[in-house]
Amino acid sequence: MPRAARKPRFERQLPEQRRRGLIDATIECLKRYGHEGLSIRTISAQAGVSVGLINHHFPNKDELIAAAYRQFNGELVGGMQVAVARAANSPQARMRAFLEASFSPPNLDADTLAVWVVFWGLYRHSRMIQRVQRETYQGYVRLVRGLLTELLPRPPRSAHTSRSRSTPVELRLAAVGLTALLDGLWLEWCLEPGAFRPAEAINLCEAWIESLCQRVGAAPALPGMPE
Amino acid sequence: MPRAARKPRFERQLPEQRRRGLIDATIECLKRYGHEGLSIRTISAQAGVSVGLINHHFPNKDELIAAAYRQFNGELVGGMQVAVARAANSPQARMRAFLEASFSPPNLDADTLAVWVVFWGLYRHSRMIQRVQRETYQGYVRLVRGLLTELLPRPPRSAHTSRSRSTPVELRLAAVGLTALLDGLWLEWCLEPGAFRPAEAINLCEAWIESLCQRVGAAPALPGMPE
DNA sequence: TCTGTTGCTGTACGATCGTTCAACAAGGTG
DNA sequence: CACCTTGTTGAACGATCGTACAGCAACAGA
Repeated sequence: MPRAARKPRFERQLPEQRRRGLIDATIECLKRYGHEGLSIRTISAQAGVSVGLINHHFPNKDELIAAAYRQFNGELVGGMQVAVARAANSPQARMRAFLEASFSPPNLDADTLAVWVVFWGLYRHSRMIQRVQRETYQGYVRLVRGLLTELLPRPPRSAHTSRSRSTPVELRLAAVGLTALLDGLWLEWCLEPGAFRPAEAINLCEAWIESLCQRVGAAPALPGMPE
Repeated sequence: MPRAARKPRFERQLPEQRRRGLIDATIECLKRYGHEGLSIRTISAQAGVSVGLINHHFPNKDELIAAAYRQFNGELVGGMQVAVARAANSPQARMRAFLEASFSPPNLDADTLAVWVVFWGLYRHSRMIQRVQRETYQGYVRLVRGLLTELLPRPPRSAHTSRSRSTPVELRLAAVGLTALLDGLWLEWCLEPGAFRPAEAINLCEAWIESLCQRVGAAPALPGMPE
């Protein structure tokens, strides 16, 4: 028998590479089949390996899912940070870059949003997902908060006693509102992609931010309390 | 043997009542166990019936889930409509009632949002869920759009050529943005209930609406806002 | 009290789930 | 070349899944 024709039945890989491949397959299955794609056999078939290999690299299925969620979140947040870092060095340009990155691929992608929703569905009943969420989401929150901090003007110096201490509180609300608007637009676009165009979403967010600037600048109070 | 002590092993119910009970049990299981609660045995145990009964009243599991989604959406949308109808007869008061209903139970409830997220996760890969979504969500969209229509002032008469036709477009975007803000705040509050208070969410939404009013025509502002 | 309808039970079945593990083999090392 | 380490396979296990169905029994009407 010709020994040159023999081909290895499989290829050994370094654990790090194989883990990465399994995580990628997990996310791909999630995109294709939703929550039902999260089975060992579906994932291993997608990765082109046998069923037993997953438990060789991950203690159990939940850990694989958590690792997938970590990578998924990390790459998206990382992409946003890169987009912002590449922007021109002005607060407006940086915010604009952030919004444009938010509403263009890979962020504004039906697959991406579908994956995200499945993870959200797991959130409440999985300690592991909660932990990953806490670890990765704070990078995103810091990014948004930083963009808003440099964008919103300082309150007038005349208000320097109790008013000045109210600003960080209002900044918190501003960040809450902006991320809510972003998340909500993502969701809406996912459920009905024809309802609006990405550019319109950007305009909505910029209108929100502009009204914030007007409030902070003109009167040093955000919609917290009517005085 | 004492015939008076004999107790029926089960109680027959009208199909309509039994179906309702099974649907309620389905939603309760979703609240308690998330996506994993959607099993025939879990639901039938919650409803206090045998495993076979579900397939007696529903052709299959997916139809039961779709029915549960229909009732779940219908009750929430109906509650909102009632809250708006009960409000004082001014656009501002009606919108205020809508927002207050949005950010108080049973809408702003961690269980409610958790159930919603699971349904969202099923959306992409279930024709039935998509159909129910289309049927029930349009009532909600009509409600929001109606509230905005009566709230936003007509554009100034001076602009009567191409400007006048741009108004419905802006109304569409206004509704998109408002529902996005609502959905996003729901989601954020669900993921981290301590991040903000419901009253703050209402204020954020009212700030959004007010800035819309200013854009469309510099006219009536909501009460409680610095001009 | 008897009878018919039918809501309801509960076992059974095949499919699929996550996980285990003994055996295999790829590829570096001597 | 033989050897060893270990990444990898794939059968097997018990549990659980959705569904089917034959029979039981509740309850109304005669």
